[in-house]
Amino acid sequence: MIDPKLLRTRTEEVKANLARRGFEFDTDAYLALEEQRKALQVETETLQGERNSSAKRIGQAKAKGEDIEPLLAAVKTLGERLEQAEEQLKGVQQSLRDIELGLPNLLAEEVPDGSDEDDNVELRRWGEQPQFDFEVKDHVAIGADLGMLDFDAAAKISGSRFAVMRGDLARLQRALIQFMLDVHTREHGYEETYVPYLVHDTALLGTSQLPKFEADSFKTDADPPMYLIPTAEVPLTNLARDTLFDSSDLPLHLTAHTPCFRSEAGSYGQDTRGLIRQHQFEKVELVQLVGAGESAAALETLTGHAETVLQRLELPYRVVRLCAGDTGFGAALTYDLEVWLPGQGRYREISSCSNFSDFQARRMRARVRNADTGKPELIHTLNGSGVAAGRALVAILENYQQEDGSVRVPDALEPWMGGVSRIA
RNA sequence: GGAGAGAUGGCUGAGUGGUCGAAAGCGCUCCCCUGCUAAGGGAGUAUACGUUAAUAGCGUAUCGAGGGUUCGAAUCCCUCUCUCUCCGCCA
Repeated sequence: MIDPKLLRTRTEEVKANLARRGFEFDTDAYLALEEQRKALQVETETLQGERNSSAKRIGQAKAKGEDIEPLLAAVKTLGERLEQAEEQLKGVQQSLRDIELGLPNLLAEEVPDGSDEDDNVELRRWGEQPQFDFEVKDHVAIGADLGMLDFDAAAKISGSRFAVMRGDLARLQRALIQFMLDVHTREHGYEETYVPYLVHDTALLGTSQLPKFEADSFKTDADPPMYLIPTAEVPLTNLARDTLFDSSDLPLHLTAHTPCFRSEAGSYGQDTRGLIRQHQFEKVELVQLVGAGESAAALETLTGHAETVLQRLELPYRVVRLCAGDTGFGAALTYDLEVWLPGQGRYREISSCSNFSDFQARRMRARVRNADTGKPELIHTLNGSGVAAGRALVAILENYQQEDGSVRVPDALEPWMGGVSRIA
């Protein structure tokens, strides 16, 4: 959520900022509601005040043994009027909240203009794109030829957008996950965390997947409904929900490996081939909870942590700064890491690192006591993939493919591959 | 699944209808005392919203969540969520 005070006082600035995303903020409707709210709130609180003071008077009169009948008569109609005002106020507040929850985060200054991924700005490249003196295959063909990647089998069990992996390929994914967790915990100082994969709607509301993007997630019919997590960001970030941290508790650096479940509503026809866009995939997530002044720097280091993974795996990649139109709902600023995929001849997203500023913290009521003022203030939250295991697997298959159809295992994964240096 | 107990401020924990935003302790902040350390004395110390030039006043809300009774609810009633104890069941 955007700071309601900011929304109220600098409505036009907010509108202009959100317009950069292509989001149209109906300020007329908002301001009209806001005006109603103010009037109703003043009225309601005045009536409440009257009720409180007369109740107090009745109590005092009773204690002195005086006749309270006239006092009771005086407040007779008060309750009814109050009830009416409260009800109206509640309705208006609910409408306002619906509007506020539907507003995306304010973009950071450095977010470039643009409407889609073509307008993202490349910041840097790392690594050499491998040269092949044979015809390269994409990961689907490589995996199928190895007999280790089977989409037909998965379709039989669960339909499209699922995969079955076997043998050393399945092991390679596990090795990737272990490798990434170890890098982040041992070298980058993240705490390894195990979290639930099923969460309540309040958790998704906190990280802003709800209420706008319900269609993107898998919802169970449990009562109350449970949702399969679309990313470990949800349980990890929600650890801070309703928490008042001591300033010495922060920053918190958390990492977890989890499966991620996405219904991919509205992506029909996109990336239907292969592992790129699945209903279920594995990911190692990085989450940082920091003080308000530290999130900008934290985003740089967090992105660097994700980059380290690709560098160790010797996978060529580039870093792009997402443009206004491509930046996600809750993010103020996002860097994507895009890995080189020889099978597609282009860079594809493998990690997305975002600064959410206080947007999620406000929804979650995640606060820290300011060391100087002693006052609670909202924390800032950040997260990034460190990195998506399924897509890393794709990148390894395609970048490390050999002419004979085998795939060399990156040196960095050796400790977790049990002596297997080539998948054949 | 069955029976019972509980949920109060940063923390622990009193409080069964009116003067309770809430005792006390801990923690924290400031001051005093003390030649270090330890101890001691005093004062202060919730959040959000509204009003406002104001982080000054004043008002309103908040004692797990939602509803109800009442002139008045932390306190009584109902529903739900969570925690703990015991029993059963299953690993």
